[in-house]
Amino acid sequence: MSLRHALLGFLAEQPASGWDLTRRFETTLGAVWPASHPQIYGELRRLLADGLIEIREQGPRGRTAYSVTADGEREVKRWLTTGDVDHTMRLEPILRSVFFWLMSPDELQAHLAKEAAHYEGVAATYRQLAEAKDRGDYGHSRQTGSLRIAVEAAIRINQALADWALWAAHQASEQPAQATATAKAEGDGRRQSR
Amino acid sequence: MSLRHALLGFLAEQPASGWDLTRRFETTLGAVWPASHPQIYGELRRLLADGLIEIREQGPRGRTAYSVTADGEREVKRWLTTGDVDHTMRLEPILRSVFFWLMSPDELQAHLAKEAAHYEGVAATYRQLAEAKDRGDYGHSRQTGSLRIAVEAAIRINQALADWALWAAHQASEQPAQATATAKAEGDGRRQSR
DNA sequence: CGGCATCATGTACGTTTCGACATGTAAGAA
DNA sequence: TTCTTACATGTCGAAACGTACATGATGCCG
Repeated sequence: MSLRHALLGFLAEQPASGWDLTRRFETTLGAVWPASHPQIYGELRRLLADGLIEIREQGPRGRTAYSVTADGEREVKRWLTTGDVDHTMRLEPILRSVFFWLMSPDELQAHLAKEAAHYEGVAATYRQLAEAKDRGDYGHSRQTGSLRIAVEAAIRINQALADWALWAAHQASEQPAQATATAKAEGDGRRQSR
Repeated sequence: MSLRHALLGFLAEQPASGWDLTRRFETTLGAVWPASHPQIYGELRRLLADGLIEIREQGPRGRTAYSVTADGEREVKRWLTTGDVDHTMRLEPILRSVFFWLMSPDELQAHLAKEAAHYEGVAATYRQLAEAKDRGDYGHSRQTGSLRIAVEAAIRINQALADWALWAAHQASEQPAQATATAKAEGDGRRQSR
């Protein structure tokens, strides 16, 4: 039920239409919780039926902006404070790494280089956003402060994965993928995290 | 279709039953790609029908162990090398952080402390596993090497999130947030001296 | 030998999520 | 005026996923 509460949270900040919310998920939020527009419109209908949001304003092309009701705001807060946190992670790139032994050394190195570049790029993008926020480009409201914290998480996770990909490439190059499991010299698995 | 390929990858390593695979996901793999047993058994049936795996051995209580066929192995490798990497992330704890401004300072600090402890604990668990692997407790096969890389990712991500939670707690304590969303139209308390 | 934990596989149902398809409006450019 | 782009909302169906329910076999401990 995370999407439901995410929508309530956004609407608690300011009124918005399904379109607005879709954009919001596409841009900043897609990084941590993707949502497509059919899902959003569907959930808005349900929230409206449950009385957690209400129609605030009708615009030009059938645009319908919603805002949270008192019940709605109570519900988000309940979720934030009482609700169980879902720590589930589903990261395909890491799942793949379990099967790296099925790839040739060349393929693996190429793959890891691409992965590192990808994560580095994403991290850089969020880093820029963070800098803009820190300069005050988006004001200093509490909402902006929270968003800044979320952006920091995105930076750190993507940077961690970029570093990991580089570490893995190094690791794989040191341990030449030879089929037979003859004991290799022990100097290889140096640890190094924070 | 990640589960499908994950199963193929495991079976490429050694024959296993639905039960074995379920355990494997529960223990090491659940951290990066959860899978419940109904899903696994269903997928195994489909893989068998598609000729990507075959029955290798029938055991005691209806136990059925499978192994990959030549087609199956070709398919995993195709996936690993040609298939697009899915970088989707869906992290509820970070989604929540966008709405931290709806929580009272006390609630937020309590929440972040719990989060930090959680991630620190998970990271510690995987760190132990990594150390055991580095000591050679699981041999030095290529499969183990790949698993070691996956474990490293788990360590780094969880550590990154633990550090992030602590950073966020510090950040939030410096920028004291007022409990309820009462005041709205104002220039907001400016950024603090640090 | 009786009870219990573990092994082992499945069905049924409901929810979440995505991709494809469908439709129409308004604004601005050419 | 026409064309294009952005705005705006929806339906439909399939796939993926999780929870609860259901069943039975085997090994071991006391």
